[in-house]
Amino acid sequence: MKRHQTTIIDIARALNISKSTVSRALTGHPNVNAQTRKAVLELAEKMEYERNMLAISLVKNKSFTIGIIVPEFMTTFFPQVVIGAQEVAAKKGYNVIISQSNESYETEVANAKVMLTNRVDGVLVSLTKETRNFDHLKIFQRKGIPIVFFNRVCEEMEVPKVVTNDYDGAFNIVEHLIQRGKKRIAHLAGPDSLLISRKRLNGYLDALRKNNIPVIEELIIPYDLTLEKVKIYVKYLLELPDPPDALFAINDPTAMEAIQIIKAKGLRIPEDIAVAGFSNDFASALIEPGLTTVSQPMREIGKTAMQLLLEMMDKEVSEWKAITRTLKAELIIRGSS
Amino acid sequence: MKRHQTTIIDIARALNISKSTVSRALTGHPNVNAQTRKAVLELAEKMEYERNMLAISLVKNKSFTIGIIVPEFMTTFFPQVVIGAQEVAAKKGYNVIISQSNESYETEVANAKVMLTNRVDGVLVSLTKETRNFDHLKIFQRKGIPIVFFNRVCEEMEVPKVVTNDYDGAFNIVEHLIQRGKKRIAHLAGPDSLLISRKRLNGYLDALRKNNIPVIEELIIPYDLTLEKVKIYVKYLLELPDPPDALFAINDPTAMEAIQIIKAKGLRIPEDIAVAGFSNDFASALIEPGLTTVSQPMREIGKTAMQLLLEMMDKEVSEWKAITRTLKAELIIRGSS
DNA sequence: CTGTTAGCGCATTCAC
DNA sequence: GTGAATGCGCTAACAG
Repeated sequence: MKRHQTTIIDIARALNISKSTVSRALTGHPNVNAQTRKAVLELAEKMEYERNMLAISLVKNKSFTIGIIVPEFMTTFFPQVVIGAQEVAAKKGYNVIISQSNESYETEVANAKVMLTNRVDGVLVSLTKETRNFDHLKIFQRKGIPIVFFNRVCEEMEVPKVVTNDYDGAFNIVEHLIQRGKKRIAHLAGPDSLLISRKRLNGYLDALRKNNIPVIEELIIPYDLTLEKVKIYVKYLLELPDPPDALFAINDPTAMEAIQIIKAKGLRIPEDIAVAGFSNDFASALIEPGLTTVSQPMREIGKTAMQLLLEMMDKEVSEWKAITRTLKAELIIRGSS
Repeated sequence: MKRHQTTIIDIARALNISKSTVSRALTGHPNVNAQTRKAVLELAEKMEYERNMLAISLVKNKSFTIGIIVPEFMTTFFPQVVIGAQEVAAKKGYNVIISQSNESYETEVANAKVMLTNRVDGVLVSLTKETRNFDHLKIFQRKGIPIVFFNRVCEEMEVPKVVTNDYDGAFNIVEHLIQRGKKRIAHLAGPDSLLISRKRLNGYLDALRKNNIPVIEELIIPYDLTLEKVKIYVKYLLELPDPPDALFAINDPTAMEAIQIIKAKGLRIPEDIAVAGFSNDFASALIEPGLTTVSQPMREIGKTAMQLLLEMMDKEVSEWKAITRTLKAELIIRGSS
């Protein structure tokens, strides 16, 4: 059970010098005799000494760790964002501890607690679809731990946020469908709890209005992002007396699921019904027909969020600004429209 | 810069009792007066006290953290494995710190160092395609830190490993292609450095031999898993005087890339050339035609690996056994064959 | 350039 | 049941 661990004391004793000198040599402090330094470094190497970050963190009151809370890891989106974030963090010598809330509010709360007890120096979070209470996240603010939201942001907290231009993305893709001659455009929307759902819905609505296309309530279906349910909604839409000639889905997985169902029904895409998604998932280029979608700069989102976080950590709490960085969403037209 | 932090001392002072009593109350020690305990717990809640794991870890010489090193996060495979591992770890109160080596040996070494300095209680690792030297991982063994490999395992280290039955999977899928009447089956193989590459290659070879199909060297191409290069190899194969009538790719992304290229060439799948992959990526069911592949129990791999690791941590180093758990690979037949 | 001292927040002896 | 003392491994003043 007891683990071997070389400490500074060990090499201090072996070299018959003081611990502080060893410490200084190890941390690259200037005031150390070149020979002493060399001896220390060599012995440290030989003894496989590794600095104990736990101890360093304790005395420095800084863990060099950033927490990231994401709702899921199933789609390409969040893993990609995390990669971006990790890259930036690593460059600055920060570790990242990731936890996925699994779209559960309670798990999110638990994860936040873990981050707290682990004394992360900052957190990046993207909310659960269930989250409506934010006490567990406000604690970070209160404790002076910087927090940055990305993608699924919290409206009632005044902190930095990184989002894609959901409204524009939705607006453009719907207008594109209209230009393709589509008039009855359905929208499989996300849960109302998420701001991104509402933004995309608004983009959809405004595109219709601007082009004098009537908004038909029965063609707008908010759903909880549970892929299994897509079948129900798509069937409902297709069996309508006056079915839609296009479908704009809240995200790519939903759209791809819809494509499968539509194809199984024997309908042609895009002739009978066009389909559009959101995010430009890896698979959306592979599916047949290719999915028209809006690309989100996933890596970039992660990078930007982490950069904002790191910047906050260098500043006084009083200087923190609740800026929202909106990254561009780009229309990608493929065979499904 | 200085962060507010409620400590045991704070609540000890507020309640005018000793730190040890507070500590005992907080940790659920039996020898505490019920009222005192209640008072402590309430105040702790009110003051938003959170245990400082850094300090606890230091004194307990245990970080309650598991490190996971994966080569990449682009395909569905590793994120899924990580989810499984995380689930099991969380249930036992362990955190997980993830780092991706990005298929770079040097990054892997650096990541291992980070794990070491962060005093992880154990590590799960899946190797880089470049890794041929294992000193950075052997250190864990030497320091008595349990290590478990999964998927891309290290042959020369005697530690627990979790793998899929790559040989059987490859054998079965190739035999399936043969049953479909295919006789010139190409194999876009993985780098020779990876055991999985060799196992799958062997499965391929044995399936051919068992069915008296000649092994044609020019149809076997090992490559470095860089997707951009797939185009070169597939074109080469298709332009052969006697081109293959089937292609078995080392993994699904490669196979899907090949499908795109083959379709662009105007060839029919599977009539002109059948395609098969490995892993059952999310997208393989979506692509047209659906990709015939071998499913790996990704979540299960993560869970199993983490379980093995957790078990080791409860045992003396002398009791550690280098068992290899081989999970079943299941043939999934779709339209591409 | 080097050694000494103090203390980070906590669990854990050992006394009472 | 409670308190006082010790130390986990390390950095950061403070002296020389």
